[in-house]
Amino acid sequence: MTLTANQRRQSEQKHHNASLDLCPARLLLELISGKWVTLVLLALVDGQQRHRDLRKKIPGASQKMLTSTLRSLERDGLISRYITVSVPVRTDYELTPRGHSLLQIVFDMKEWAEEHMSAIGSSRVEHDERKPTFI
Amino acid sequence: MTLTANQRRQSEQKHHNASLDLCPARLLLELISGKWVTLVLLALVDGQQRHRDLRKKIPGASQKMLTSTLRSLERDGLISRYITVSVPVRTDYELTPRGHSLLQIVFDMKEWAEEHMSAIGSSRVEHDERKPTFI
DNA sequence: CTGTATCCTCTAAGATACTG
DNA sequence: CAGTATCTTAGAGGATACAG
Repeated sequence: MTLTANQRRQSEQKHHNASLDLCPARLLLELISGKWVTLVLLALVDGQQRHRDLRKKIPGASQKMLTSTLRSLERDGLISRYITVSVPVRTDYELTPRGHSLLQIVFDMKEWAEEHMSAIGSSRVEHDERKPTFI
Repeated sequence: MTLTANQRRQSEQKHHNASLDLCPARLLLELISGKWVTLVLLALVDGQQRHRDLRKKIPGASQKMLTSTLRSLERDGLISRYITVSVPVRTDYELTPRGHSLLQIVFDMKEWAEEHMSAIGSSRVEHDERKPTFI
């Protein structure tokens, strides 16, 4: 039995999606687009920070999100975690060299964003006004 | 009645999240991290493309996702859409100057990714092996 | 050929409560 | 202080069918 055009297209899609999942740039996007990732990296730019200091510097993040972001950055070798076993416990986080180099990309994005995002905002408004939603 | 520490923290969180939503860099991340955004921009780097050509160049994207990605890029003024009213209809898409300038950021990310993502991959494997999942 | 309308699934992010 | 364990929810992404 032969495949229909639709079946062929879908098997093709899956094949290409599989290779897409291995694309380094795609992986970077997934890594960096976590809601708190860039803020954590930025908070560490001036050196070691304790967990509670990060909470203060990034007030929007819940404790759970902060911890899970830190875990995944540590897993990726972008930050290091130092635990001091005392009562109460103390943990410090620090950027690795790799983390620092990623930060450069973040700054480039920040710069582009600050230069262009307001125009994009206007563009959105204008676009939405041309096709208003009638109620 | 006074607020509990928890209530205070939450209202603070909301306040900071609100300002976070206006941060240009955050907006850029949200814009660019759509699954097909960079691929569409890249596909247009050599000039105008018809809808069906984009489908061929980006086989992983379903028709719906391709169209909705194109719409949001158009809304942001990153691409232009030209419609030729004939039977059948023909539409061409093209990068705007702003789209081109964003592409430069994409290339920077691509370069960093190709340089570092494989090391990050190893880092992940190593990290996961230190804390294996017992079944 | 190009585009829209539904319906469905999966997961990132958040709320809450608990522990060493 | 630092971290973990559940439960819930909103929305991105996808499958499918249809239309100008």
